[in-house]
Amino acid sequence: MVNDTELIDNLSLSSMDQIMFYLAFSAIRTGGHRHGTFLNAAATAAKCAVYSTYLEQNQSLRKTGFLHHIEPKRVKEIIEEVRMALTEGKLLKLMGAQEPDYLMHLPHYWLATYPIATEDADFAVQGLSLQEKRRIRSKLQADLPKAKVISTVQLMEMIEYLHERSQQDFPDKDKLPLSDSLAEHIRRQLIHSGTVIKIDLNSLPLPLYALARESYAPAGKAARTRAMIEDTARFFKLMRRWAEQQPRVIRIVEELDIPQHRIDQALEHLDVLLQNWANQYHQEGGETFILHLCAGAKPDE
Amino acid sequence: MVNDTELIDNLSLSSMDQIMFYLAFSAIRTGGHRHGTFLNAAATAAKCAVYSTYLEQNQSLRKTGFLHHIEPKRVKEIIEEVRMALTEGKLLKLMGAQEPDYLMHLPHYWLATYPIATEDADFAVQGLSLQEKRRIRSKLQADLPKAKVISTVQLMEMIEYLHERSQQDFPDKDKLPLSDSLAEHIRRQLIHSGTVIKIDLNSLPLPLYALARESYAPAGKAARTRAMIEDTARFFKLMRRWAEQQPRVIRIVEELDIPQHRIDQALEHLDVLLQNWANQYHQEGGETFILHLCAGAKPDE
DNA sequence: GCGCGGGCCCTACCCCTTCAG
DNA sequence: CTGAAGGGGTAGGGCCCGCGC
Repeated sequence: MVNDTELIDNLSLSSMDQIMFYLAFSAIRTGGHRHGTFLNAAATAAKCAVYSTYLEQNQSLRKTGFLHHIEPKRVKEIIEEVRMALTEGKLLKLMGAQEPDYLMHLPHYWLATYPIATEDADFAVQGLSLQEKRRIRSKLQADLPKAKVISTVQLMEMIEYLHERSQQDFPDKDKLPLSDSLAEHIRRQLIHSGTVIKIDLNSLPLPLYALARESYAPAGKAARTRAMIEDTARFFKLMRRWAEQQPRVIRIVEELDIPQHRIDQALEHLDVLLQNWANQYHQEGGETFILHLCAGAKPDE
Repeated sequence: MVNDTELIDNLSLSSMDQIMFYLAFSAIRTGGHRHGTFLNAAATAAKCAVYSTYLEQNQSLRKTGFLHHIEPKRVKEIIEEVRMALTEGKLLKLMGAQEPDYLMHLPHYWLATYPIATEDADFAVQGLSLQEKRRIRSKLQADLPKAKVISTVQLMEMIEYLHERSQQDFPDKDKLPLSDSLAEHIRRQLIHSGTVIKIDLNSLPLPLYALARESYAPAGKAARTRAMIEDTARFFKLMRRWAEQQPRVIRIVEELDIPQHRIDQALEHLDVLLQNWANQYHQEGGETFILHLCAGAKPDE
């Protein structure tokens, strides 16, 4: 088992399950969402599907329950929860973005709270000897963001603040409290993602921390991951309209064998073709169309 | 709130949540999967993401637990479950297809068990008067599949059989027993989907049933829904490779305004362009490429 | 039909201690 | 010290079945 795709392929999943898997891997592994957050988001989506059926069934709790195999009692709670979200702006448990807020916002908050003003004021920690400072600086790359090295306590305070902030819109009963285990999870995820560097010094009881990047994910990777999710969401949405036979939605699938030496040429040509097509028909003020295309070697299924 | 899309739009979801919603609506509302089945499938996908991290973290339960905010104890159970699926072929709880087996297979099973041999032998139920038969026939369309009208008991027996069959590959402890409420759910879903017609007669204590279609979903709709899910899964998979910067994967997004009177022309032209492109580079024996495209009026977001 | 009562069990959460390397 | 393995707990929710209206 070398990578994610192999695991997914080995299980010979249906297309529906595949989409679910790609989504889970993107959210949990790439994005750093908590396991529980993903499950909650799935439950919320299902709740809204139930709500939609409820409206369709003349607001009959029982009929809705039968259709989806849920107890009317439970349907009632679900309907109430979704209704509150739609009419009173109460929040549903969703993922909200590629990454959780508390991970995403840390670099900016760190830079704002502990900026390096002058060259040699690069530590927010008191009582370090000159030798210790030198050893730490030698461990760190030169091109790190201009944020001070901080203590474990300072890092934990920031995590605490950012977590509270991400929970502030929820009523008290729905707030996820920042337990020790949750704080520890956030700290580890920050280190694992490469956002934060942990510095161990034998002479100190607790490690120190340095900020490694100005954003949670590496800049290029984050952009591509975001594009992947956004494109897929819009593609899915367009395909739903196509499946409903709505007019003026076009779906094209082409499968072809391309000789090795012509592959690059073919793909470049494709790009040019579509640009020309867009230029040819584009005219300010017309109806705005969006086109999504992805092509590559066919995954063996 | 007129349709599903409006509900989804009203909640101003992130792209990730949108994908989850489209998936939930397709599985639960369109496909007829049980609410619990969808939640299980989501949990299974998350478990596999956890398993993948576990391998990456040198099989450390603890580190995996920290990264995803799960107890090591629970990680251990998850790892064991996925490992059993990969090495011993034990089944994971997945959706498995667009529709649940017990819904999908009913028309074929009905036709095989209660076929109409001769014109007037169209009832599998004893003791109906000629007048009753005439009234029932007048309620039914002429072009129904050649399957007999059956009793409630006979329908329930078929549901029981098909459900057992769909569960046979699970060990006894994992089998979902056919409870009264589950059987009732299946019966309702069959009627709601238009697969089965319920016939009420005042003179009879229990309703009778007729088969309405030769497949669970209307033929055309089923094909388009399947294509939607399959295309989206492959699009997602290709985009994942694009996001990882794998070579020879191309992603194109075009946004343009098309004047009303040129829209049909533009879309037809697009189709021709891509066919010509495929013909131009196709050569038997080359590397097999797949291209997915969808275009339509831009959804206002 | 409908609403309300009971129940079981899994699992996401929290925390603790003990023992081995 | 860290990691594995065991213990404790609460709350929510997916399931089942009743009864009375």
